[in-house]
Amino acid sequence: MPSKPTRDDTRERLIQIAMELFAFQGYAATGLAQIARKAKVLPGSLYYFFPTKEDLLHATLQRRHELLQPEVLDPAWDGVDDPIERVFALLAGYRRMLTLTDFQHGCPIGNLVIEVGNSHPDARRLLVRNFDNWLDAIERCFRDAAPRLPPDHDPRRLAVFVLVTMEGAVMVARAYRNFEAYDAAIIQLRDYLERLLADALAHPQPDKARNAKKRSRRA
Amino acid sequence: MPSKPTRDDTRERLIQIAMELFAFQGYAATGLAQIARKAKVLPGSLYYFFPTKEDLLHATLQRRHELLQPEVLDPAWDGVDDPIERVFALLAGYRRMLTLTDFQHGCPIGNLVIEVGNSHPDARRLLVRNFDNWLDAIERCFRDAAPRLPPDHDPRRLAVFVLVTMEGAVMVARAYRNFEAYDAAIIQLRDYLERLLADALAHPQPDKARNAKKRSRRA
DNA sequence: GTCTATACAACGATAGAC
DNA sequence: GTCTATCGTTGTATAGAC
Repeated sequence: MPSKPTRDDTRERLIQIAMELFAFQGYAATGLAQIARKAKVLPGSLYYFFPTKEDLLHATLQRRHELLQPEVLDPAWDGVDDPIERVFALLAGYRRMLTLTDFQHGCPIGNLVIEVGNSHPDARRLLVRNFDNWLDAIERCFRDAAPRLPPDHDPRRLAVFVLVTMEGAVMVARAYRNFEAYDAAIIQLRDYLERLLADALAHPQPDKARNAKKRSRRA
Repeated sequence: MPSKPTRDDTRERLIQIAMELFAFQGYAATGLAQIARKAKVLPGSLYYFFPTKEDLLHATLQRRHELLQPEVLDPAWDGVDDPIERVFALLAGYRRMLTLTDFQHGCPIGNLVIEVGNSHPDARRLLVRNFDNWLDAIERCFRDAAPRLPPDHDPRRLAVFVLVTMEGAVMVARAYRNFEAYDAAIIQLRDYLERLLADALAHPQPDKARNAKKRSRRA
């Protein structure tokens, strides 16, 4: 009967608001007073949960990490089973985000890498963890599609290429405030992957996976 | 005999220092007092040349635009004539910049797109002009290499893809503070372009450019 | 846990003497 | 063109009552 304060608590609200404002305005440009006001918390109370602004930053990055699967990957991949199509479904998700925010939100992780990566070492490590998490998911896609790809293509390296393309495409799209660059990049990336798929189809590998025992096959 | 104040003047020093600090620390995190101190100018004098901080930002972006050719393209392309290799020579230039600054400088344009793109419309337009200038140079490379590429590949779209790859690769490299992601992205980009070159070589186009008059060739 | 009140520094910007 | 002095605001962070 005591306590049990509904859990939808002040702390949660602060993290939520901070995530939005850091993504929208940047870290330095967002004041703690503004966060407190929007969260309907008075500035003094903010320091009860987060002694420093950096503590709050860390909390938002931890939260971003937890939310990747349920709020980014799951919605993007709903109804999409093909692993290669999942890659492009995720890229379409970021395009949709740009539309919904009129190019005002970028990738929250990439934004902060640039803004605080130099000056906040702990935050940088958390940002890396977020990238790793993202890369793991895309690497799995390419691993699942491995039989359809040329054998010398490392799934991790392909995943990195997709991350790089996404981050670059989001940035350039925001600069121009239109989708020309974003769509151009995705067209080229798709063209590349389709060429890899076609190449693997034209030169099928002697699937060493199935009968790995009889590996002595010379001439 | 009067005036002629050596031209290596205060204003130049301010722009130079501001360019460095905006690139290194970001726009919001750089104070005018800090700029003045480093340039050995007193804060009051700064406002003689640049009434507002934003005016100084605009001046640095204008300067970046002017410096692309002499300070970025020319050094990267020294001794490199092949247009495709020029693309990779430029990407190697950004890699070198990351090495020299221990991953602390990114692309000055990309950084500012993210930091001030939303809130400073005039600066955003200048940033776009910088991107356009960069894209023009790379587009020319692909245009020069057009006979060696498949005919359905727009040079501008390829240039955009290179810009996107560069910006994303620089960002991700800075997050990890190593070159794994950067090199992975460049390997994939090179693989893609080599596949395009090989494809064009395998399927030579019936060069319609040379004899454009006899275009009625059915069955 | 939440509130009021406030300390203290740094910010962008200005006025005016020289 | 350069300097001194300073305004008003906002920033992060604290102290302490409730």
